[in-house]
Formats: sequence, structure tokens, C-alpha cells
Amino acid sequence: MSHTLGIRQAQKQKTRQALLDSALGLLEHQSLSSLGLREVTRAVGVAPTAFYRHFRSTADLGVALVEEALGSLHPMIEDTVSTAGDSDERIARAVELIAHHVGAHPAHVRFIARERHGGVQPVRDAIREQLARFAEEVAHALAEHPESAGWSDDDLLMLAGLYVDHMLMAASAFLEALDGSEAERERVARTASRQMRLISIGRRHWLG
Amino acid sequence: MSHTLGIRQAQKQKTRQALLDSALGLLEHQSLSSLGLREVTRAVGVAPTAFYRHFRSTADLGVALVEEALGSLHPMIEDTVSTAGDSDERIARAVELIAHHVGAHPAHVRFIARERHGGVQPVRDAIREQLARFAEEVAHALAEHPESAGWSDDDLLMLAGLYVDHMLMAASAFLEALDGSEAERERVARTASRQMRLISIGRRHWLG
DNA sequence: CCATGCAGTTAACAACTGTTCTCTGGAATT
DNA sequence: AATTCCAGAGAACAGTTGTTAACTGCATGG
Repeated sequence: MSHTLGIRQAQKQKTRQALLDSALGLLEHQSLSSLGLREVTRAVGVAPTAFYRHFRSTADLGVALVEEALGSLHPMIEDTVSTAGDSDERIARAVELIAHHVGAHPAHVRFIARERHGGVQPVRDAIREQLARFAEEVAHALAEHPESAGWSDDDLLMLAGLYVDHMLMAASAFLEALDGSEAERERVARTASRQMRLISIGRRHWLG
Repeated sequence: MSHTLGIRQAQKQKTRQALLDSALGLLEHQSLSSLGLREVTRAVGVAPTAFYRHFRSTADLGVALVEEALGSLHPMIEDTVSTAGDSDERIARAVELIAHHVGAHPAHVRFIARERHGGVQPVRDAIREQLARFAEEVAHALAEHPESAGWSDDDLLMLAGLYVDHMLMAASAFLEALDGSEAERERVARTASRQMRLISIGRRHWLG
């Protein structure tokens, strides 16, 4: 059970969250390496120096954003891969889930896609670590499938990495289609599904 | 036959290229959206205002860099996919070629991976357009293979997109391993090869 | 050989940046 | 009730940014 926070700590976490939210908003049209500390505090309506009470630098804030964007995603991933049903059902469910998540948290998805290869190393490292954790979890979930009989751990991790990469690609494609037509979003969903299906077919015939 | 440039035009292109080169260098540790015009001219050793003689803005320079990084890559791609030999030979050749290209032009690869989802829209658009062209060319090359009998154009483009995305993923992975050990680079190559092989197996069993 | 064109320079502009130091008011502790 | 603590404010710092204007010198075309 978590201890109830005092008025003081509560207010601090509130402004901290406001900083994170404003930063995420400002990052829609720029990269983290060009995000200014003053820019963020101005958007929140707080003095520039208040920033230092919460983060050492904008890079530090970026790492916190990685946690916020990816930290709560682990149960969802595992759940999707572990779900019963044949391959096509799982793929349909996964694509639907990705589309829904992008619609619900577009700024988070944009941030991850953008900063994965971005100019701020600590943030890149944080994202890489989280994605590696995802891949490991997916590999463990895949190992439970009957189709994975005879697979080496290394091959399972290789496949899991392919899935994770493709999930992020699909998420990014959905993001670009967010302001487009319904038909365009449908086209993205169909392409992502077929690509995942092709990978799954490759998986089925990998051995032998 | 190209007309020989006068002293004047030659000098102009020379400084223009110097601007592009310096910018590419500065972009190793930051994103385009944080690259300053003065920063670039200072690195070249030229007055800030000289920048405007060549580019309207840093975004404009970014688009030029996309051209430089991807424009000359089309023959190489087509050549690789069209090469004779069985699937495994083609994959080995492709991975080797990617590794070599990353080693020869790391800054270009970094720039494309970084700005593909970066904060500057005109640059994102330019990269997306070039990658779409790549996918189309790969699709046309794949259509020549006997394995592509019975494939629809749409499915071929879907597969080509998967290949292109994976090539860029592999290139980015090589880039991260550039300063690592030889063993690490070998591991990246093996993983990329197996992932491509899995996709190729999926391709072989796609129909039916 | 002279007049035009134009790549690059110089100087100045208001606006912005990250960071330091000092201060304040109210919550937390004793 | 008295004291400590600390999130946030305020002011000032030197340094940076993009953009404008008017200039200089040299290659070019007539």
C-alpha cells in the first residue's frame, strides 16, 4: 500500500507531470535535442529555475518520458502474444490493439519513434533497453506456443525482435495516417496485418 | 555530356558541399531540428549570411542531404535484388553490402535513420518519398523472380516494403555496433541475415 | 576593356538560451 | 509554537540565435 502523499509532495508531482505533459506536446513539431528548458517552463506557466527541482536537464526529462511511454506497456504486449487462438486471430487482435493505442496516445508513440534514433544518447539508450525487454518478454511468450517446438532461444529472440520492430513500424505508420482518411488508415492496417502474417508463415516453416 | 563549370559556379558548389559536409558532421550528436544555421557556417569558416546563397533554411539543407544520402543508392538496391543465385546467397550479399555501406557512409545512414521520424516535416516527406521509390523498385525486381509467380502487385509491394524497412533496421543496427567489437558486429550481421531469411521463407509459402 | 552579376563579408537588431545566486512563503518536523 | 526545509520566484549573467541591410571584390558576358 502506498503512503498518502503530503500536500507538499503532491504539488511537486503535479508540476512535474505538467512539465512532462507540456514537453510531450512541444515535441510534436521538433526533436528532443532542440527542446529548450525555458520553452517547457513557459508552457507550464512556471519560472525557468523551477525546472531544476525536477530534472537535471531536458535529456533527463526525456528519459522520464521514455519510462512514461513504454513502462506501462509490458502487460499489454505479453497479453497479446499469449492470447489463445490461431495465428490470424492473434495478428488481427495485435494490429487492432496497436491502432487503438496510437489513437489514444499519439504523442507518446511519436516520441518513441522519433527519439529511438534521435540525437540524445541517454534517451536512445533508455528506449533500446525497454525495447530489448519487450523482445525478451515476447520471446518467452512465444516459447509457450506449440509452434515453437524445436526452436533455440536465440532464434526465438531473433523472431521476437522482428515482431517488436514491426510493431513499432506499424505504430509509426498509423501515426502518419492519423490525420488522413479512414480508407487510408484501413490500408495501413491491412498492410501491417499482411506483413505480420508473412512473418508468421516464415516462422511456421523455419525449421527443416 | 556536362558543361564544364566556370570558376564562379565551381567555387559556389564547393562551399555548398562544405556546408552539407559540415552539417552532416554536426548532426552526429544532434537532430536536424536543433541544427543552427550559424553553427554550420562557423564550422565551414564562412559568414552566416553566406548560408542564404545556398539554402533557404536548415530544413532546406536537410532535404538536400536526403538527396545526397539516398539518391545515389537506387542502382545498388536494384542490383542486389536482381542478382542471380538462390535466396541465401542473395541475403548474404545484401547484408554484406549493407554493412559495407554503413562502414563507408556512417553519417549518411545515421542522418536517414534519425530524420525519418524526426521533427522536420519536409525532410520526413523527402525520406518517405525516396523509401517509397525504393520499395517500388524492389517490387519490380522481385516480380522478375520465378518465386513471384501468382503474386499480386499489391502483395509484392507489401513484401518490398518489409524488405526496405528491414534493410534500414539492419543498417541502423550496424551503425550502433560500429564502435563495438568485431564479435558484436558479427552478431548483428547474423541476426539480420536470419531475420531476412525468415521473411524469405514466409515469401516462399505465402500462396496456398 | 568596361559594366554587370553575384558569392561572400561586415555590422547590427531584438529575441532567445542555460545557469547562478538570492529570496520567499508555506508545509513539515520537532 | 518555534524551527527547519524546500518548491518555486525573481533578477541578472554572458552567449547564442535567425534575419536584415548595405558593402566589397572578382569572375563573367558584351
